[in-house]
Amino acid sequence: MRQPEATKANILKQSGHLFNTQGYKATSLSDITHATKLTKGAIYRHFRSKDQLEKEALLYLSQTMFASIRQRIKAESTAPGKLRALFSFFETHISNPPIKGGCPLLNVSTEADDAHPGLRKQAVIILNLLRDSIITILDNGVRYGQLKPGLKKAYYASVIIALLEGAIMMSKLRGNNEDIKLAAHHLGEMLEEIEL
Amino acid sequence: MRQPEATKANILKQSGHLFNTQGYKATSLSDITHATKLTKGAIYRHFRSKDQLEKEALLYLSQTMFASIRQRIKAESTAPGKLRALFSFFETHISNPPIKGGCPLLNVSTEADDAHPGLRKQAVIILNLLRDSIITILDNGVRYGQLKPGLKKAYYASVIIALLEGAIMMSKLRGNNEDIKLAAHHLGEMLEEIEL
DNA sequence: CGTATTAGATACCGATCGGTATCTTTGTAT
DNA sequence: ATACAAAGATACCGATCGGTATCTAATACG
Repeated sequence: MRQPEATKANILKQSGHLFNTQGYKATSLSDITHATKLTKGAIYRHFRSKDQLEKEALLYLSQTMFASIRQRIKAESTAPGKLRALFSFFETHISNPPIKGGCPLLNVSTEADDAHPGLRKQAVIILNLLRDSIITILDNGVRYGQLKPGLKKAYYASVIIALLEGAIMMSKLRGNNEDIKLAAHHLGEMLEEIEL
Repeated sequence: MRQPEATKANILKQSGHLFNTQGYKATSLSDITHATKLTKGAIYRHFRSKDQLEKEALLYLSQTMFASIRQRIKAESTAPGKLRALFSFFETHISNPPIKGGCPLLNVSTEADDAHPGLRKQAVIILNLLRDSIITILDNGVRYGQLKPGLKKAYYASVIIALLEGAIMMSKLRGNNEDIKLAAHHLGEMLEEIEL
């Protein structure tokens, strides 16, 4: 009962969780072999190097994250509703994350410096994707008369992401939901100011 | 011309910069010997283990950071002035950081998980220190009639830190000052709402 | 001066790192 | 049934990891 595609998917899932909790460089191949109950030979059949595995695992993490966000957002029909769903997603994110270790964007951002150009490049792509989807929501909100016309979309998108990510960092560090709740509350008030 | 104290200080400085840019676990002892132009024997004379060096280096980084912040804040006499100085400090922080690699709190926070309890504990201490100093500023602002009485200090402190740290993450990742500028602008507007 | 102390250098340790060559096993097509 | 291709296991590689025992050299003190 060999299923190479399922094996590869499992390697991505397990190593993704390890990378997201322990860090990319700090996670060794033997960590991954233990988690997947495979051997090095099996892993190197599916990925040409650890660097490549890191990249693909980050892609898996971000896609899982986005899928989870999209699911929550699609349930809402208006822009303010979608934004509130996004805030509440991050609010419950700490105690109930779709992937262990929390936001992969936040986790990879500090590690992906000049020494890890590939990872950094991909982290920027993820950030821009998140940014663009928020801008799209804002844009539609303006278009359908739910949000004030002429609002600075890039500005609000940047503030929303920064506040959520920073609050996740604080809440994770302090081990409670307090900071992320306060952040979500602040964003809720901010949203009211631009709502029609 | 042997100066063991200066040597130890230099080890902390050099290794601190390496930890802050490359990560703690990702920085090896040989990285540190190259940077300090010392040998392993010399380093292990001053620090009993790499873990201990990591802790002391993080302490050095946070102290350097706080000293730099305090210097900017002390120049202002009112609470709003001090807060604006804090915002502008973080705004110039990206292109002109007091220590390479940016905010040590942000950098250590993602790495300091359950596998690194000592580092995490210290990161929490740093976060609380920053939080407390902002709360003190807010408190004095209320006391001296510069800020609205009865404002939720813990709330504003949390939002300020989260937004700044999140924006630093974004700006560092994207390689420009845009996000941190927008964050500082938002905090400026927020400040106006609670100013008297 | 001589001597004790200590900063720092040298040389080594076992363990683990990422990676690879090779072998065995499994599924599939003929 | 048999041959072939691919999945995965085994065993190894040199390099590097954190750490230590030991040696040398510089300073402080008598």
